[in-house]
Amino acid sequence: MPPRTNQKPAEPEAVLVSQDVLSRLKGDILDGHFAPGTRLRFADLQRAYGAGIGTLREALSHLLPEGLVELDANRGFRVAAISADDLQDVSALHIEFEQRAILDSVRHGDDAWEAGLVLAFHRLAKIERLSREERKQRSSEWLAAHRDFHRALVAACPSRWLLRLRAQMYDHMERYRLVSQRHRPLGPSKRAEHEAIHDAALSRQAERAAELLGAHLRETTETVLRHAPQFMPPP
Amino acid sequence: MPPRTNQKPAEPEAVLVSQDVLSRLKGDILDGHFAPGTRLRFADLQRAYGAGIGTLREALSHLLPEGLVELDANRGFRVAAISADDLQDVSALHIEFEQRAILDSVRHGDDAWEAGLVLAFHRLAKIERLSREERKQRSSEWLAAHRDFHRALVAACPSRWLLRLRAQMYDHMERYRLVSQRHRPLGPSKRAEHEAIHDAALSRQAERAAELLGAHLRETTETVLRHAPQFMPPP
DNA sequence: AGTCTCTCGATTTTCGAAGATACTTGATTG
DNA sequence: CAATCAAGTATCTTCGAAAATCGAGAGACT
Repeated sequence: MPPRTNQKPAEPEAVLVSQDVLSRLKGDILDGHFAPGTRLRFADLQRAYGAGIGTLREALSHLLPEGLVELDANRGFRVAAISADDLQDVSALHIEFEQRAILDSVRHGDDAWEAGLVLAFHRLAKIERLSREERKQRSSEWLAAHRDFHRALVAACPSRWLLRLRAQMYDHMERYRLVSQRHRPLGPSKRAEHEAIHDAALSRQAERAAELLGAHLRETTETVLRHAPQFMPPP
Repeated sequence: MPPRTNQKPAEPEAVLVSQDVLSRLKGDILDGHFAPGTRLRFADLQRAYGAGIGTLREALSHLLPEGLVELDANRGFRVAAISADDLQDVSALHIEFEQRAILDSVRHGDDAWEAGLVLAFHRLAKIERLSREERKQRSSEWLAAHRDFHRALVAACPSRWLLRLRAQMYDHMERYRLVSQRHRPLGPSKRAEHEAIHDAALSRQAERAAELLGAHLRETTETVLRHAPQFMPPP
C-alpha cells in the first residue's frame, strides 16, 4: 500500500456559491456579455446564475469597490459605464503599475518564478501560433493564458499591494479590450511582443522588459482608442 | 404659496441600511474597535448593528476587495491582519499616490478647489489649536477634519482612479495610525506641517507642496513603525 | 498514549417571502 | 395640450428560517 497521502482532492474550486457567482458575473462583465450601463435585474440574474437574491447581492457588493458595477439607492445595480477619459485614466495607471511591478519582479525573481514564467509563456505561445480562425474560437482559452502570462511576469514583485492594484487595473483594461473587440476584426497576434518581453525578463534585463511591456500596453490602448467611436457612448 | 420646488429634500444621507452598516463597520475597523484578526461573528454583529445577516454579509463583501476584511470559506469573516511589512507596503504606495495627486491637483485647481481647501484647513486648524486634552476628547471630530483636509488638497486631481486608490490607501494608513495610537501617548499636533502644506498648495508651489506632504506622511509612518512592537503580532 | 471515527452544538451560507420604493399608465384638470 | 395626480406594476431591499458546514470532544480501537 502506498504511503498515506495527505494531499487535497485537487479541488480548490469555488466552494462558496457566492464566490462562484462572483467570478462568473465578473467574467460576463469583463467580456462584454453585459454591456456597460446595463441594469442588472435580480430576476434575470437569478435565472441566469441559479442563485438566490441574497447571494447575488453579495457578489455585486464585491464588484462595487472594484469599480465594475455601480449602485444607486433603490434603483439597483448597473454595469459601470465606460468612456475614453476613463480608458486613458485606467491605462496610464495600469501601465505604470505593470512597469513598476515587472522591474521589481525581474530583480527579485527566483527559480520558481522563472519556471512559472516559462510555463505560462509556453501555454500562451502554443495558442498564439494557431491560425486567426482557430484563435478566435478558443478565445476564452487565450484570455486565460494571456492573463496568466502577464501575471507570471510580475509574480515575483514583493509588494502585495502593487500586485493587487495591478490586477484591478488589468481587469478594467481587459474589459475595454473585449468590449472594443466586439466591434472590430480580431487584430494580429502579439506573439512576437510577448516573446520579446519573456526573453528580456528571463535574461534579467529589467529595464528592457519594462520598456517592452510598456510599449506593448500602450499599443493596445491606442488600438482600442482608435476604434472607440464605434462602441463608446458619445461624450 | 411659493413656486413649486423640485429640489431634493437635502438628504443624501445613507438611505440604504446596508450602506449605513458599511460605513459604521468600516469606521469600527479603522479605529481599532475590532482588532486585526478578530473573527466577525454574525450573531454579535447582528446585535451590535441591528441589521439582518444578509445585510451584514453585503457590507462585509464590500470591505473584502478593499482589503479590510478577509474571508475563508465556511469560517466566516475576519478583520484583515496587520504587519510591519504590510505597513511599509501600504505607506510607500500611499505616499506616492498622495504626491502625484497633489501635484496634479495644485496645477489644475480652480477657485472652487481653493475655497474647499481653505475651508477644510480652517476646520482642521481650529481643532488643532486646542489643548492636547481637548484634542483627545474630540478625536473623532479631528479624524474627520484631517481626512477632509487631505482630501481637499488633492481634490482637483483630474484622475478619478488615482483619487480612488489614494483614498483606499489613506484608509489603511489611518487604521495603522489608530491601532498604534491605542498603545502610545497622543503625539504632538501636526498643525505647523498642515499649515505649510496648505500654504504651498495655495501659492501654487506644486513641487514644494508634494515634498512637504511626502515628508509629513513619511514621518507619520516612522512614528507608527517605531511603536510597532507594542501592537503588532510577532513576525 | 496515540489515532481514528462519530456525534452534536456552534456558526456560516443560502434562499426567497414580505415590506419599501420607484416607475408606468391612464385619467383628470387647468 | 401639457401638467398633475393616483392606482397599479415592476423592482429593489431587508430579514431571518433552514440547510450546510465546521470543529471540539467522547468513545473505540491499536
